[in-house]
Amino acid sequence: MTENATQLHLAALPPFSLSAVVLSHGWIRLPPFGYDRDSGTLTYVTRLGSDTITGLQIAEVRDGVDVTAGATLTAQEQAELAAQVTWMLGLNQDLVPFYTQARGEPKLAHVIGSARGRILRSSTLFEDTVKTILTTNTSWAGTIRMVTALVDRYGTPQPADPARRAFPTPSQLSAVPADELRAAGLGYRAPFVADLARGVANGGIELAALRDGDLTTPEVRTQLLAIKGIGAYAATNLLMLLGHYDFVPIDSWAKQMVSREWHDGAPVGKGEVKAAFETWGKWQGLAYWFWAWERE
DNA sequence: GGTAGACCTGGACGC
DNA sequence: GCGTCCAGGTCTACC
Repeated sequence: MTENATQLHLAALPPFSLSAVVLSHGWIRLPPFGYDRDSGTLTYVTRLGSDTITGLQIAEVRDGVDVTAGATLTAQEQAELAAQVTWMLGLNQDLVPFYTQARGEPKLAHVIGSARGRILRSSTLFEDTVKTILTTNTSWAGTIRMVTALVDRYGTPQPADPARRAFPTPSQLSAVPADELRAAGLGYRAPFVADLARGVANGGIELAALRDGDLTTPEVRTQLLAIKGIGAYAATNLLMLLGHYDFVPIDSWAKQMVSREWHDGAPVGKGEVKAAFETWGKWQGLAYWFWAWERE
């Protein structure tokens, strides 16, 4: 980190564990995220509204996190960065009601002591939506390859370390023809990403309203499903990232786990997965996400 | 509302 | 090494 670095301290609602957020799902393996397990430091390359690109190092401290940005930031930029990191790590999320309900379930008792429950988010809903589209109908290795291609080809380099880049903006991706995205390895998903980028860039798709508005879960879900490339699974995955936990993201893995857990390995459908977690009400998404599955 | 087929890629498998 | 099959969600067309 350079001597021009900016440092922020951000408090988190307890209980909090940075490693629990970082390891909450596979997002940490997608650029521009990075994680040093030895030091427990989360890294990320972000873009501020002023078009400042800066690398971040985020470390856990006693009551939250310390954030070090590689660039010298104005007061306004520091406030924006604080809001970004608060969103990404869910620092202001109160999960005590979930923990209270989980206390009576042996398969979820582990979440309390380890402060699990927050789910790592990217700095923008656009980035998380693109990444979610790139998880569909492919392997996890395929998702990593596609996201890496987008960042490496179209992301803006970080001035202090040009090898690392921020995730491309809607404007940047909207300027890329779908055929080029297809050739970059996105396959048939290319037009979905291109349409999304164009829609967000020209204001036709208002992702900010889904994140910051006062919409109900069904209203947010309906708007997500209207985006090409977002189906039932992807919409529910995004609802989880948005803090709406009253749906379970049902994919092939979920069916496999529910089959093993409650149906002796017999094939199950969406109905069985849904029924398995309905009793968790507004927390069913988190209950599913952090359930201690019988893997084998 | 439900279903079938197409979309694209990588991995597993058989020859 | 090559060809074939399959898994992974979503879209569109059709019933």
